[in-house]
Amino acid sequence: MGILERSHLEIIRAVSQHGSLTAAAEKLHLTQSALSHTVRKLEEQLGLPVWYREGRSLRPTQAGEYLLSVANRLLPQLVHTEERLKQFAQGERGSLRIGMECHPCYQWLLKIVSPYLAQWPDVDVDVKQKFQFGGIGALFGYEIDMLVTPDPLYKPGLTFEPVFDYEQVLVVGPQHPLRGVEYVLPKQLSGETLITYPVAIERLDIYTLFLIPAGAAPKRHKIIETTDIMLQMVASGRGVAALPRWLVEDQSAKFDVAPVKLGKRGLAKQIFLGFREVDADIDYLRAFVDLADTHRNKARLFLH
Amino acid sequence: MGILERSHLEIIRAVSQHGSLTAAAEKLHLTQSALSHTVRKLEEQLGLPVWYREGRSLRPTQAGEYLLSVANRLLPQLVHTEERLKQFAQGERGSLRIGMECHPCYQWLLKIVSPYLAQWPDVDVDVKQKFQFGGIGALFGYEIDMLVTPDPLYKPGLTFEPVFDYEQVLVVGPQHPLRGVEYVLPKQLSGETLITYPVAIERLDIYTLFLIPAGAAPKRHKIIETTDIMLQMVASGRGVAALPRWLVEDQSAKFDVAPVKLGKRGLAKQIFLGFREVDADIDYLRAFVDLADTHRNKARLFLH
DNA sequence: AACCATCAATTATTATTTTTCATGCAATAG
DNA sequence: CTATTGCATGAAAAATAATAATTGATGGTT
Repeated sequence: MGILERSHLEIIRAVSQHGSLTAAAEKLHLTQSALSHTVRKLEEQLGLPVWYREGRSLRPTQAGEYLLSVANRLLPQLVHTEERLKQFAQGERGSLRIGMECHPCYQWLLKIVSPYLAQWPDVDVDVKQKFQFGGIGALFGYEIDMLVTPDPLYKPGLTFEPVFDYEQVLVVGPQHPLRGVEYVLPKQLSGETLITYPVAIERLDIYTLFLIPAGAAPKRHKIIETTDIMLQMVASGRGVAALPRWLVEDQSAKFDVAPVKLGKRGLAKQIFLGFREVDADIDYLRAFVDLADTHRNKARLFLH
Repeated sequence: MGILERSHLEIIRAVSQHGSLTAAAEKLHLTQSALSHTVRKLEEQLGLPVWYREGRSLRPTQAGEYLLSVANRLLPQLVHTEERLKQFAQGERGSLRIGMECHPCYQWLLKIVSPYLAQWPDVDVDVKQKFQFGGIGALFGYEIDMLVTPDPLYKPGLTFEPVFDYEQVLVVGPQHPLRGVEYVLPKQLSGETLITYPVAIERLDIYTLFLIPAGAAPKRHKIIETTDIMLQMVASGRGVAALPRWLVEDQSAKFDVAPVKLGKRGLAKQIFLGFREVDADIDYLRAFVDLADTHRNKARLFLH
């Protein structure tokens, strides 16, 4: 019936990765001849070439590029299926692939993961950050099993549960004129350098919920990858940043920075844990959500 | 290396579909013996049973259920890949699988599809309605290539473009007391029977944007599948419905129904066309969006 | 209780597919 | 010009998969 076998996808991927049939053959533990045969047969059956033969090298045709994208999408899913079944057979529970869509949540996640690993010794936790389609796409595409995000999305097939409430605050350095004020208004940032993580402006709450509604903007916008460096920059007076209050207070021993409320009533935010509904009855997955929820309630006791 | 082959997924699916190895073998053009062999080998390699043998029948184990879900997800993608390549080889362009998330849009879609088919004779158009995960999940999962929906979703990996503006109105029959009034207020529906398509209340604009904000509700709620029957019911005084104005006006020759504005300012809605960003440069896909956009502008001329 | 039909598992055999080996040929580098 | 590298090919060998023919087990029917 079907033409495309797993091995074909495997070959297409290996050739693209190693550039030649010979090299790909080595990786696949086959001879070059065997590959050449299968490739010819595949192209014959498909009725079109997958590679242009240019001299002694191969360049993918349009069909080849397409097949490569299919291979890169499907093969990892097969591998993951096998891994999950292997773990199942060995009495282990499985693996939990967590995707992060929110930079500062990383610190929070660590606090959940360590008790979780203790409770579920047979579950591997794997934290990922880069996805082909962004967060929910990764969920739908089975690249991850759980998503940590500030933007929930109530759509059929996915469930989101709030697991963490926090206040987003402005972080300022020791000499900063705003240090110690009760709160800051959008226009007071128009002379400032704002430091953020490298994500689109639509995903930065300080823009969407604070500056843009008031028609304000900072003087400059600097991009920093990591929280530590960001705090260092702020501490040395190079700019201001927007981070969760708990994170700022956590780090205030290490860096000389202080939180300032954003607006008169502060900027309330929530973090959500999203997962596929079909997975809702996987016990070790459910347990992660529950554990996060427990922490949420604990945190609440401190709040008021 | 890998254990799971396409054929295994094919077998798992066929057995689940036909209930027995023998029946599955027939469908797969194999003998029962051949299947029994492969099945035993697969279970051996995985290290766990895929089916419980209960007397002479097979019942999937937990692992079997899981494999079945993987099969149902991956096999259609392989089939579609092959189809696309086949069409490619024959000089055809490909196929456009359109998912509909909005019942009354069907009529609109027909108006776009016929000129499209004329412009792109080598493209097959396939309209689907049922998805494993709902609309965007189907996009992410490559079940469809294009989604017609009233709820756009600006997420990395997906693009949504508005293609159709319309006004949602209440539809009433010939003897109805509301017929001819300038507009209707939410509370005026509290004695009515409301007829809707069979979708969740959260997806019905008349609830989310009209009744619920005002704390109102209809006396009864009836569910009808098709637009024609719905209009027939309304025309015979069995209830009222909420539909796009253009659709009501289109059908007013066929059914004795009239539109009534919802609220003082009317209920403005938009329909969006969503697709994967990675597909943005597929010409025949782009062309569909452009064509829909042309119709939008044409429609606008009539509006004011 | 005997009989029949259905189904999965075995076993031995046959058929098919895949891989290898031994080459040839073309392109490239030195 | 020669050595090298890489892909293609045909025939033989090896590995894999499918089949046919049975067996044993399980229900349902009379």
